[in-house]
Amino acid sequence: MDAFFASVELLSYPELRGRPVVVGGRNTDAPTLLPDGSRRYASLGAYVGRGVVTTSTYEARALGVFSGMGLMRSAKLAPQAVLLPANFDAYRDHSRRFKVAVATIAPHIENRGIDEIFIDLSDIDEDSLTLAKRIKQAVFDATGLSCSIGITPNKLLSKICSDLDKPDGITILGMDDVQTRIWPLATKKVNGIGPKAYDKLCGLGINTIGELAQAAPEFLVQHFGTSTGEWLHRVAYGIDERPVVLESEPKSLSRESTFERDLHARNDRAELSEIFTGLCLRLSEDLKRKGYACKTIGIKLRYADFQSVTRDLTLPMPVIEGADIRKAAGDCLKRVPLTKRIRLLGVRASGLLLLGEAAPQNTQAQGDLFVDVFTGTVAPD
DNA sequence: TCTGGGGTCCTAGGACCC
DNA sequence: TCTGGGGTCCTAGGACCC
Repeated sequence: MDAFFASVELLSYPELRGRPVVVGGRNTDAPTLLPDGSRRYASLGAYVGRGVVTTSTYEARALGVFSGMGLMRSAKLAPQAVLLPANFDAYRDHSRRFKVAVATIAPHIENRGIDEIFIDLSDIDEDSLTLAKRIKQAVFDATGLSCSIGITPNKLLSKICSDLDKPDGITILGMDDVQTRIWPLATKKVNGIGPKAYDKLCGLGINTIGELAQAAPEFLVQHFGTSTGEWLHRVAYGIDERPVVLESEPKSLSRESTFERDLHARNDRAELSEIFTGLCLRLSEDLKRKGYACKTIGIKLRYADFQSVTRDLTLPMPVIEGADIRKAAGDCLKRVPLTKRIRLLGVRASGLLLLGEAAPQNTQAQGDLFVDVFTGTVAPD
């Protein structure tokens, strides 16, 4: 989807079309309706506090304002931009609607988050351009939103291509086109080559995917290890055998919060404790709503200097209640240095068990009974 | 005035088991 | 009584993605 969150907002505020608009902020004011029927919007230039850009319109991107950028910094670049608060219920609703619309045409869909999907079109015997146009029309009819599509032999290339003609684009490409269309691109266009790997590649004199293709596989293995080195070589040639995965279970659920100001374990103990308990309770609600218990509870701290630490604890029995999560998370917290000021606290549940399948929580009791009854030594098998 | 919140995957060492 | 070779699970950190 193109500039998804911002585009959903523009459905509600069409008069903002063509203007730089940014979604984000921790306590951004929603637009207010004035007596004359017009609206007053928060301005990015007036923003004070922590927070990052969640999504920006293409007009804001033209001013240098991109997702993940600090709002205070983006306010300097585009003070005239309109700032809107995030409205996740609306985004989830439009996400569901665009996915349903695509499924009516091509049901083999892999979810890639709220605004992105892979679609396996192998079984659809239709010209790719016609098919892409049909999917885009269905998405627009269902949501009023535009998307960009890449149709290629695999997920690696489709991900790259969906980005080449944004917004509202269609890019169709075959393996024969890799040399001319993909090789000129920077290596960071590859999904999986992030800032660190990109910098390292540049340091080795490899800037484009074509240059990556020319590098000897042994050279890449030498600098990135066997697994990553061989992967880099393959992706440079557009090779990707991963299937489209239709369904998957979550591996973890988490809640975290960055504070308005950095807090100290001693001086702000009460406030921290309240936030900590709140995170545990919300995590418990998430588990219950989605129908999971968890075996492992973890915490995350980010200090004022942005260094992060994590601790986790695997419990003898699965838990789901807020009080149990709070107890385990508290035990984790005891193992963390608390001298520096803290800017973020998080709680995570992993080792998830679908509640229907989870061994009833008396597993341990059954084990004890077993020992009581069979008091002799149990021989190893 | 830096840097959100929700995730996945990978690596690597150590405990522990057979 | 100087100690191999598998395997799994747990923990911590980090890269990366949307």
